Amino acid sequence: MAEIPKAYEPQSVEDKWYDFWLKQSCFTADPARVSDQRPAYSIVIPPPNVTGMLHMGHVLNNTIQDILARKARMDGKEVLWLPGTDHAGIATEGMVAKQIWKEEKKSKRDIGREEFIRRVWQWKEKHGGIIIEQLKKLGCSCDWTRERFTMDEHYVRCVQRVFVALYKKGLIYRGKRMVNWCPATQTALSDEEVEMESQKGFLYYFKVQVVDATPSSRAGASGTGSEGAPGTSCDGGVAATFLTIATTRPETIPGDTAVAVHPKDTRYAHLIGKHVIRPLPAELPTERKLIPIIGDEYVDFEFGTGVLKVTPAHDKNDFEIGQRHKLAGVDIMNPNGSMNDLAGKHLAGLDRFEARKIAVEKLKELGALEKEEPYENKIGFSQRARVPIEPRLSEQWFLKYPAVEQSKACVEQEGSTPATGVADRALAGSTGDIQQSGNATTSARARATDGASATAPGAGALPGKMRFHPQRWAKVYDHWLTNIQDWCISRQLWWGHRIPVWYSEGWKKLPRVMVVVELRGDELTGSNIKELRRSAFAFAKARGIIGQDFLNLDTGQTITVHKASLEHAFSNFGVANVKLVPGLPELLRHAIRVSVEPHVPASNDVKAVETYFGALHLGDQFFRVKFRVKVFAPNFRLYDHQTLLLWKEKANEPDGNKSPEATAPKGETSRPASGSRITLADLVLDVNADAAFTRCQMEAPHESWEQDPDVLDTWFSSWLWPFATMGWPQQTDTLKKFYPTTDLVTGPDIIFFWVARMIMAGYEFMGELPFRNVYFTGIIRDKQGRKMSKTLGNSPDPLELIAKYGADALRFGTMRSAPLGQDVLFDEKDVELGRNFCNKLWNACRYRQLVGQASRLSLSDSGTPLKNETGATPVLRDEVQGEINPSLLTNDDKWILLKLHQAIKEITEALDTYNFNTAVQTLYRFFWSEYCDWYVEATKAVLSRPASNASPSPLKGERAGVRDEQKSDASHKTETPPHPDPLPPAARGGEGTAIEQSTNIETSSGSTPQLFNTSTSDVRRTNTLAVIDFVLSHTLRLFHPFLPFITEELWHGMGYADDMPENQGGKTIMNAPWPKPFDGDFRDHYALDDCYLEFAQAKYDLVTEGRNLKRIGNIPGGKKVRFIFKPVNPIRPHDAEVVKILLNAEALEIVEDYQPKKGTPTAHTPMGELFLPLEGLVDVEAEKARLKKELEKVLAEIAKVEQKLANPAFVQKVPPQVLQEHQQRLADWQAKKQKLEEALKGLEG
RNA sequence: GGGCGUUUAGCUCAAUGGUAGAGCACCUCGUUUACACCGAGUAGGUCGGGGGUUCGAGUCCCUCAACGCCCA
Repeated sequence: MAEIPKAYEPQSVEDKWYDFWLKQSCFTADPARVSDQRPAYSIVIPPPNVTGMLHMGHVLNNTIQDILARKARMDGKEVLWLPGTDHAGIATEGMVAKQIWKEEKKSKRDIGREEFIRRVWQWKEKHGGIIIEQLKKLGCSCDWTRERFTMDEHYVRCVQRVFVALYKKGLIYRGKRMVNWCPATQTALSDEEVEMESQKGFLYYFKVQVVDATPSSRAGASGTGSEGAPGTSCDGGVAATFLTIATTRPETIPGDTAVAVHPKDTRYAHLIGKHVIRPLPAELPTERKLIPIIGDEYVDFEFGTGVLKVTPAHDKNDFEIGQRHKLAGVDIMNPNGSMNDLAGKHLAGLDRFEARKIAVEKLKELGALEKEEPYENKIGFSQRARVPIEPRLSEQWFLKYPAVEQSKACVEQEGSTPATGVADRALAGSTGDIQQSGNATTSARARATDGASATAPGAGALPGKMRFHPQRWAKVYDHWLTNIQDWCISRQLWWGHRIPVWYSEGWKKLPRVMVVVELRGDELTGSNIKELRRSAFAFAKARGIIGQDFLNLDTGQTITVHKASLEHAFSNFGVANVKLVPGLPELLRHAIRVSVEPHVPASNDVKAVETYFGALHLGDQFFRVKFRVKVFAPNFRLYDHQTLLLWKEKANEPDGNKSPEATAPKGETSRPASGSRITLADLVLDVNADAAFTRCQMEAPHESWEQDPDVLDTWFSSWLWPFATMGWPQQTDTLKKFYPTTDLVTGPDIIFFWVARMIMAGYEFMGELPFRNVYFTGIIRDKQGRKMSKTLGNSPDPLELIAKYGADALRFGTMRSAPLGQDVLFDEKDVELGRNFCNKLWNACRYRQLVGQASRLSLSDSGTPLKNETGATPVLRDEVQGEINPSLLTNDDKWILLKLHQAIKEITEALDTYNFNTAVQTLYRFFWSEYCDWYVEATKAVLSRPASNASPSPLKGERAGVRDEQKSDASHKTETPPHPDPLPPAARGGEGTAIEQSTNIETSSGSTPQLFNTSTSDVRRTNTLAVIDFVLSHTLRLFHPFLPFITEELWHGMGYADDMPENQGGKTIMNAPWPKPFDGDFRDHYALDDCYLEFAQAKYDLVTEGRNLKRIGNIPGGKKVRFIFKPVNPIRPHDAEVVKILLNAEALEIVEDYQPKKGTPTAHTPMGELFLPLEGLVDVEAEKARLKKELEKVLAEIAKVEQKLANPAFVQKVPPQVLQEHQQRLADWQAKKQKLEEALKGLEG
């Protein structure tokens, strides 16, 4: 028989199972499967940057999501974990640009926009999947069939649609405002992309001369006055008056347009209205500019000298002051952060920091610099480029956030509800029908709210509310929403969603706006089409339309209406064209040219064909109009009525032949009124987003027709992630069943960037919040508490860790050290611990197999053939023992079952409240400290001998217990063994009744006492194996969300999958039902009374004390020795055997009247006294010292309790239960004290 | 300046107002047939300081301090 590997080898297991899961479509969500019985559960992944590589933050974040997803599957939910990546504008563009520069020494401008974007896509196709593959290595159970990218074609349409919708609502506007300008990447950034950091610099004090406003008054002023008077001495009569100003940025002096003081500042208030001479630019003293002294409440008395230089173009606050006082802003910098000509010839061309030094020198030369002192202040840094941002006046697109109020209201604030997290979730479910069915489980109850899309909305579950975990983030969120600022959404980049707005040649000012032209129906009359035509022609002729030139406002060129084209229209086309005639001049004036193309087929006369768009309001209908103009010569353009196309909303393709009345849809909304102004983007998009965009882009390649060059902030696409990935705007099944999502797992650092915005988008476009729960992870730091960063090199590569320790180990280690709401201090030791744990799990299963095989060695049949269609390591396989016979359970068995019950309860509760590390720690404790350390050792009392030659166990093949532990009535069929092992009376403190008892189980040294006859022994062995199988099969399931690979391997390897229904664990442990705490029936059936916990615990305590005795007697741990036990109550042979094995004793003699020799190491326990008889080996003095020390401790405890009990107030006021507890405690300590004193006396005597 | 968080064993963290615990590290001992990726056992604490409420405070309140983060 092949050896089972002694150590778990993750490398040979993980890929195998991941492939298996993928091949079996285990991760694929199917909306059709969602039902009341099978609620939906969904998470969308926070899309990692497509340029990203897996780092520890991803490991933490995605492990948590995987745990949630896998747990939900085991809870019987239809799970969608939707993955994807983010195009990450700045990061990706920067990376590709860098690469191109490295390889070709070309900038992005060198290769051009189109080519550059092609390269980015190329890069994305080649490397963009790396992080996805890495997530697979981690074991993430994402539905890869639904992988999305924020630049997918469909996603692009969503972004455009959203832009247009918000624009139409008036929420998006273009404006000149202060923005955070990043000189490195030369783009605007939103406030959230700027980090404030401390910066060491200097505060420069310089003085300026105060003059009256008239230019003549500054004649001769040089700013070199020798008084150097600070502000306080400025009222010096006729002598020159100076103000001293403190600044950190002297290089911006050329951009100053005022100095400001607080109007209530008595030092300066009288100077308001006067002027000062600005010292820079300093080329020619006489040309220095006068700037006014203004009073503004913003100025801080305390800061510097109380005088503030105002640079409206380069400081946010100054800009606002400038607005209030109508000051001009002088932009003295270039986009790359260097100074421009307005800064003066000394500074022009210099980088801003270089310019600062020069500016200081210039001030020195002028004698204006008074002093400089070291100063530390916080300045904004570009999060991406790590350079100081430059506040800069710039024209950008802004968004006023939508749905702010709903977004604010939907997040539960701390204290806003009476219930805590646990109670709340449980409560929510309990109002539904789940409670009424007797089979309700904690798990199902607690999670009942999750399948929000599957249960009736608001079924008792706080409709429309979401909860943050930990909840304190709700406050941060609320605070931000309260002080919300408009969002600068444009970025001066190439990689991203290009702003869907087109401009004409003169676009630089405004997006193109056209007027909706109204056609009045009453201007043309006629009872039939013929009359109408006649009337229209007459109208046209009378108004001089025919042959006339019309100035087009868009191009500034004239368009001529040729008589032939009009006649043509009247004869060949329908009512629409006829009716158009009265409005034709207006239309020609306001239509916007969208393209200029060569005439097809080529014609000598016609040089080009221009396409125009227009908008018409006719009667109650709104129409889009497209027509062409033929260019014959620069000043001769003919309107071509034949090309007129006219269509309405929702019509895909215009049909000029149809009358508008004929196709007019009913009940249209949001139609612009006549005369209103709409943008071209608006007009075109509104028809049909997809078609219109394609057409627009195709038709707009020429010099006259340009799309806004900027792209949208990356977050402007990510905020749509929860629904745009599910097929919005179509109401897909996925969207219907899985939106809103259940949980979102992300870092608190993007609470504004992403979480808040997703909530707003959710309300704005779906009318519903995007998720029910948001779990905020901590930030991963190294063990010194530093943030992980590439530059520090303190960020381990998760893939290396996986290769070294296994993915399960990495997951386990990470989760174990990640408490709710706190940063994670990561140490590779944690992963090592995880690996050790996996190994322990592996070996615990190996033990089961080895003892199982030992049991079967003598069986005549060779057991079950080892089928292996799943590829699990076959050597692990032994026959699963399904049925547990209650009457054969030892107190150890009951102890571990009760411990398992407790663990299931605790772990389930921990997961329901997102306390992942509590869950892991509980698992660790249960499995290692309880199951392995005590129970497994105790089973050796039953299992450690080879089996007898008895016939195969009658229990063989009865395995129902593993599958359905709560209905194991089959066990009644089990024959009653001849020697039952009933409850220990000691556990209840009662006397022994019919117990089998031997007062001296020690027979011959070294041999195991014969406890049972052979057939009993085999029955008992089988029963113990059944308990082990029961516990292990439950434990594996509890571990599965955390350790997906090893649990799947063992699930199959141990054979637990075999008897489960296909969709309940038969195929994969992923779908095995999550263990439930045992119900009352189960506990009754197996007589699982808490007294067994106590009894077994007392037994184990006895063992611990006994082990101590060896130390006292200076016995090496490995040496086997003889113990003598003097029990308080009779002890059963099984328990004695367990104690013997746990003590690793040569023998355990039960002697009820044992009289120890002086100095015999003794343990006094509630179960009795345990002696280690030695021949003078003990160090009497050392033992005395030890006992004295212990006695001191006991005396201290007694004093503490006595003092409490002596307090009359305590006795009166304390709850009776607590009082009794204290009294009991006192009695216990006193008993211990007595034993210790006796022992000490024994040593003395 | 405002807000939030943290402070408990050497380290990382637990602890419904009722005997301060765990893991790791340290030290001692041990390769006994699941596991040395292991086992057994020691040792280690004025719960940041001060005040208050309470019969009783690591826990609740006030205050101070240090550190960290966010927003100005």
